[in-house]
Amino acid sequence: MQLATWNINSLTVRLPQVLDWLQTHPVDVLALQELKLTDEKFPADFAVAGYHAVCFGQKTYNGVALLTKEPAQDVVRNLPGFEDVQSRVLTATVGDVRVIGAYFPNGQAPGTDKFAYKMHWLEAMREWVRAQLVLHPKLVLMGDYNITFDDADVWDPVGLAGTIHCTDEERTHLRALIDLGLHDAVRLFEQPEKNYSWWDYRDFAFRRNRGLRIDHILISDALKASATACAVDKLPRKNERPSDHAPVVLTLA
DNA sequence: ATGCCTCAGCTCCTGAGA
Repeated sequence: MQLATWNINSLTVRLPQVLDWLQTHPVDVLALQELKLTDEKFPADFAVAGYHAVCFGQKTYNGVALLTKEPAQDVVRNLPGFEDVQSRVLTATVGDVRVIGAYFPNGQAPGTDKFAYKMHWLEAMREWVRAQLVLHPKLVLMGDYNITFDDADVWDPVGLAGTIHCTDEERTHLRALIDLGLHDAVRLFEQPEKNYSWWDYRDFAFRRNRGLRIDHILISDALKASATACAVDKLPRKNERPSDHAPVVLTLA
């Protein structure tokens, strides 16, 4: 079984690239973030490509989807108990795996309202994952986390110290998710040096590999032994009109 | 540099992303 996550920064613009990518990477589950469209505008093309789709869209901002080869079961939108007008989370069962696809808040900058929202959202996500793990030991939490684990995830850890994605507060929340019994799947396997998943559109950041690793796949204890590979696929970032994020792919035996 | 690039929309500028 293969699962992947990809922030595609507008499904309208990136649809052909997603379809192309699925042809060469026929994963069982693809979690998409930042669709930037409403459910009514979600394209039918994925059905033609052999995928079931669950969309939780939003106009202009956010919006997430789960593309699955098998129909997704027991779908939950957003974080129960956490009132939110923003569409950021889809949870569903695919086969015997509980999958959570999420677009974590950006947070803008420490001290802002958006940062405070991010902190509250992270707390709600932690409680949701804690509760889901009790019911579903085989769990995958993947998406655009907008948080780096540590300096190894940052192209300029000195210059970016304490800035958004790199603050102690965000990283404490990320470690709290790990402490629920999850594992950073990418780090279970040997990786290239300076292994990032996002690069700014500006300043030729991708060419210079000035990036951040902020897209993650976390897997539960019960899945750890079956994980055989996990890596960032940088190739789509070389497309003509790329998303600023690259997909991350997990393989389970 | 409150900049750089990209996307959506109250579209030719602004807000947001990260």
